[in-house]
Amino acid sequence: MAEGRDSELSALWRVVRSIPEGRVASYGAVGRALPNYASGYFVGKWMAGCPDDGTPWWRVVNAKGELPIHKRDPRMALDQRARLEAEGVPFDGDVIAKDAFWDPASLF
DNA sequence: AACTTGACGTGAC
DNA sequence: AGTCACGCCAAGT
Repeated sequence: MAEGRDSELSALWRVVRSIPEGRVASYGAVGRALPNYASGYFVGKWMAGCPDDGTPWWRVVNAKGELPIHKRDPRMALDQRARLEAEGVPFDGDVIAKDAFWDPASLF
């Protein structure tokens, strides 16, 4: 009785929007926080279709603290980093400091 | 109409 | 250190 992929997607956006300002979460962490586990691999793919309705997609990064988006669109990665820095996300060199990571599983 | 492959990662072996 | 499978879905052939 799957409730439908769209419902899962809605849950995904909800989790993303729950990330506090100045914090970030990894694809895998977000996937695990969903009602039904979703591997980070698919979370990334779904993120590609992230709506521009205010969902802070830029707060989702990979477990290394890098911006995997750069593989698709390097320019977008720079924009993402600019947004993160503007929010006060601590960087450690070219990667996000692990202190900035937030585990969305805390929601449940 | 059916099958194959790709895709913004992760963690275990 | 490198390889592999996973909880999907859609476009292409």
